Amino acid sequence: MGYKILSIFNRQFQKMKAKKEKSADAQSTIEKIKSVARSEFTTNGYSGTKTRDIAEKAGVNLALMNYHFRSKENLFDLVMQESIEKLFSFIIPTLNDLQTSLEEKLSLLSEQYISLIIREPNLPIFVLNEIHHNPERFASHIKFNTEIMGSHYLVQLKEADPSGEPVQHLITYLGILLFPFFMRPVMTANGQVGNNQFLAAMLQRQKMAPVWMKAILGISIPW
Amino acid sequence: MGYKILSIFNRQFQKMKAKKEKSADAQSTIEKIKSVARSEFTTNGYSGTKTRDIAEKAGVNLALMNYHFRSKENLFDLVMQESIEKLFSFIIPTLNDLQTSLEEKLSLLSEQYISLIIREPNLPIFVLNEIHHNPERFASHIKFNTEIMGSHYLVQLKEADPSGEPVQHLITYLGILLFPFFMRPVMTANGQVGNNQFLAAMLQRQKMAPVWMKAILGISIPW
DNA sequence: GTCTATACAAAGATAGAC
DNA sequence: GTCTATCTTTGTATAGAC
Repeated sequence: MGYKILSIFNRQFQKMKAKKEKSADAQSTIEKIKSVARSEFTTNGYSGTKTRDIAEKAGVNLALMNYHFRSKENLFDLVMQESIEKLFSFIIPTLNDLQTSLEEKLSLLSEQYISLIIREPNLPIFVLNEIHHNPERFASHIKFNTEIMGSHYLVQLKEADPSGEPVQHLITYLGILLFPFFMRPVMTANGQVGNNQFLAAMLQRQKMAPVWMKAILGISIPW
Repeated sequence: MGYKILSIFNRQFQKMKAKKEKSADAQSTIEKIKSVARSEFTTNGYSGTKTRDIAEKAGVNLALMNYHFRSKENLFDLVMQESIEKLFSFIIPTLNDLQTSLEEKLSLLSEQYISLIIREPNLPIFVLNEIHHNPERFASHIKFNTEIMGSHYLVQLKEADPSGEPVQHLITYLGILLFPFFMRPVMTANGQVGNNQFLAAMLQRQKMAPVWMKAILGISIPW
């Protein structure tokens, strides 16, 4: 009998607690899961990550993850979504800034990109995996057509090299900035190139990339 | 009783068959599995591929696969190993040919690489996954130190741009050639860029890449 | 609305007969 | 070497407490 009363008390308490901390608690639980998930996914890859591990390390019940996120794949996509956002969308303002010259844009892109990826080295490869894993979702998220294909940057590339194809130059420059990070494991794995050495090279590249790109564009027009 | 006799007969028959076709059978079975596995893995990815599907399509028993290859992961690695070989080792003779000039090497690399990847579009992304998944295995396989870092190509890059870092140029050129294929799903997913359009762009790139690279190197020395 | 315990199904790995 | 049967792991779904 006392049990029932306790139960009612408890329920009242829970309600109060819920009302007060509802969003905060839910937030922290979900965020905790997402945080652990990101770490696990980026360390072990999709198939190398076990939902039970995520649940355990996040200190939540396994089924709770399936309550909040519908499936492992869904959780993965959600987490990677933010990485994609980081890797691509953050440059869009730079691309469309009408105030800066092409030369300034090249420098800005180099600085922003390489700094970002030095901070988060796993970003490129995992975004690539996600692109490969779910191209449609990726395409629907980033407005490649309008925000990039129609960017001020592209117009400026066309101006700089009217006989060339601006999209080619766009891809080339992204390759110059991003590709070394794809090759990083190849170079560092055998101990030939150390981590510090690699980072130093990337900082050097950060300075050289705009110069190289201008050389490519400069085939037609001198700077 | 008759069962036992049949069984003995059967065993004798199996032995004869085994003696006659042993190696040929084993070979063809293993190769068949690897062939199907490659197709499945490159189409559906690692986690999207089921061992039961591979076994079924190869016409072999599921457990037999685990007898020949120790695990799904092991099979994947074995298959991808050959792709890695294709993607990296095949350029090593070109890099170390003492007869060709740097300019010729740039053209050869562009032709060979882009042709190869047009034939096998999934190669770069899957090799990249494998690199990321198992860097040590990759590193032990390809002699990055001697065959690439010590290649004639690198010496020639240093000659062309003495003030620059030849390894940087090596990476840059690989990026120019390979990176577009990483971005392919991004560009084709939303229908903005068609497959034929992409291929046309890659053929254009095949011609332009050496020119661009010479522009980069030409900052110091005119051609 | 949030969480726990539990059941279930799919898929990878293994033991042992032949 | 090959196959059958079985075990284990792991992702997913459900019932029900609070």
